[in-house]
Amino acid sequence: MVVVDGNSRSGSCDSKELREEDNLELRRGPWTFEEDLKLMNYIANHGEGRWNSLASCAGLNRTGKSCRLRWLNYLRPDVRRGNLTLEEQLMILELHSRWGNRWSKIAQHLPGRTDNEIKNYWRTRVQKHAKQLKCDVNSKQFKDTMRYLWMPRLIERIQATSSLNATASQVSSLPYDYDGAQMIMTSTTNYSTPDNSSTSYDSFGTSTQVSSDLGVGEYNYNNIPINHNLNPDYYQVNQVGNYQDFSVSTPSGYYGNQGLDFQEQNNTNPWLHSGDTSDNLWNVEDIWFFQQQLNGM
DNA sequence: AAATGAGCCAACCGCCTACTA
DNA sequence: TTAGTAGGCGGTTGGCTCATT
Repeated sequence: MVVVDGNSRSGSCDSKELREEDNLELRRGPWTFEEDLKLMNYIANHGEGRWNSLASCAGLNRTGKSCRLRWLNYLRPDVRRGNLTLEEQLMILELHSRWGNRWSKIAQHLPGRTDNEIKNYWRTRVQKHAKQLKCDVNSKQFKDTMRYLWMPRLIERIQATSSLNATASQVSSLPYDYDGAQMIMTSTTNYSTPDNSSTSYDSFGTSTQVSSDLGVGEYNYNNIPINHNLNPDYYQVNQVGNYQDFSVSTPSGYYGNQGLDFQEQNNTNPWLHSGDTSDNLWNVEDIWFFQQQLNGM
């Protein structure tokens, strides 16, 4: 496959350069740090749009589509990463019940979240539970269970979490209250430590050791000079304000997985203390409810 | 310690729509 | 008006990580 830039409206980019680029094999697969840099720098100087010509002019041997996707889903400054908060999970359930798999439309209502991320969440978390129940995620009983059981429960938990504001001082001593930028630690972006491993923290303050090479073996952020224009940390810090503007005033970022995604809870989770093990989405009450739904068919 | 399987997510694919000449 | 192209969107897949055996 060869780059064919049929866009004759490419404007500012030198046409000879375009033709030379056309003869190169297109790169595919994971993006390298150098590619990210090129894309970010180009967009910083010229803005978004006209992705095919942008790819050529920026010296990226990628399709315009690939550049667009990388920018929108990863490099864009306002992209939020990390666990979805309770509010976000609730909103996804609500909006999906209304619009179905209209991921981009749903994403518009979740600032900083991408359609890809929401789609992945739905497929990995929500559909998993439908599968466990051996029912279709689009079936009436599953939807009813979501609507009349899970969503009210999520709302309860959001309200309960709000009350935890009172215990902010307690929370602030946890490891993810980092550098004055708390939401930063809801990110799963990995930053290397000198021993070439890295530590990330999930929404509950539990740490996980991960490889520093981002899994692609081509570059890692350990090599990045301290430059806030390039470091994803910078973006996360700047997102704090936006996020809080959007969300209800809860520290939910700290307990982001209590709704449908209970798998990484530890005993900082008040729901464990209240007798809700939550380790599995399905407790006796849920199964009973689900049975009622089935019987009502 | 090695093998295996499951979960997760970044990236690609293909279709559709909007736009431009 | 129409053909060609770019961009947007949803579905799918490949590969990495981690947990389990």
